[in-house]
Amino acid sequence: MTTQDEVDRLVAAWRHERPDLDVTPMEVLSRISRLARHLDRARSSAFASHHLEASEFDVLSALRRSGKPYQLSPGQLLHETMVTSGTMTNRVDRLTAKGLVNRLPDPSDRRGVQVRLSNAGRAAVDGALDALLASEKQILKDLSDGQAGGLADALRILSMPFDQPST
Amino acid sequence: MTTQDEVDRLVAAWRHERPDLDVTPMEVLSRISRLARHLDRARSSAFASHHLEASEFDVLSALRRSGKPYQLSPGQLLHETMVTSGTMTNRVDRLTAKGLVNRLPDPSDRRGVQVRLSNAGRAAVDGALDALLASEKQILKDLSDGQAGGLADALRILSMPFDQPST
DNA sequence: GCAGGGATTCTTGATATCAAGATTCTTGAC
DNA sequence: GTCAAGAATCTTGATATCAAGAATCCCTGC
Repeated sequence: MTTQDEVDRLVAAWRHERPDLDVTPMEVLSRISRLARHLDRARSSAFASHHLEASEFDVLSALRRSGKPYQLSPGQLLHETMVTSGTMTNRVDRLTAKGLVNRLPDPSDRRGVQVRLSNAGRAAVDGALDALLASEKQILKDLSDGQAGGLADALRILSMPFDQPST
Repeated sequence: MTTQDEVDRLVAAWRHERPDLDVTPMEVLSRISRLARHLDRARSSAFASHHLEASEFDVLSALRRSGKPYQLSPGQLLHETMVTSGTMTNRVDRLTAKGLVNRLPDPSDRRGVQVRLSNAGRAAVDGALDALLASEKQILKDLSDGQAGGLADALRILSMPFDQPST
């Protein structure tokens, strides 16, 4: 028989205590929240051997996947990583101290700054990405390709209203 | 046609920059992580009118669904909420100051403490739960019952190894 | 030209969290 | 009985994050 996870127990407890309520939304949303915490930890340990924090990887990977010259403004970075500007200033400071990024003046806008990946930063993020993907593949091992595809589709439907606030 | 979300853009960027890698795991796992951040914000705003932080609700709801006498040890609470003991001490302090919980000595173990929901705490958590479920139902509105069920099942498969570390 | 609104980044102060260690108590072996 | 080992909770110190505001600069309309 199929075993229970924590959310099954949690939902059963609510049904017992509050039988008047429909708690089925938790079957999906509480699992997403709990799973995200587990994934955070898995990411942290995947990066540990590369001497990177998960939050640092988020910045480096945004730069890496933007393509040459691996350079974005702090404003673009905080949109990608969903943090506030104070947090991004702090992160860029740390990454600069580690020599993984450089802060360059924006030639066309003197307020602006460009954050650019250094060669060391690129090497670090490429190595960490391999470790991350290996870890992620392992986490998804119990899902068939079809199941994973269906899962991605359903999650996309949930994400859309948040990512496209105009509609 | 179907529109893209942020993860579609992120995955497309990686495929362009690192065509040698299989980044399909991100289709699922990055969506879970990003969605969890959005859900956190939605929860916070659902609780705002009830003068509760999301972290406070987590503690109160664990007590509430445990049933009468609405009482758990800090150790049980930190297992439910996935935080460290220092964090839980802090949260219980705050909730005690608000009069929503009480700290009672454990009669059978003099090291131990029992955290009990007050009447005010019970009223607060019941009200906040209504608001939360209304918000969650809204977030899931674009999913059919069948889709939501399939989503919950797939997420359960992913959660199981984390929730049952013995296997 | 130039004033004012808007954009961009950084700073500041407060706070929630974590990791590690201290404290207090229970339990089991002898 | 007593002592060592372990359990449960709390404390401490460091840090990452956020919200709000400051500082600097662009740009449009006049």
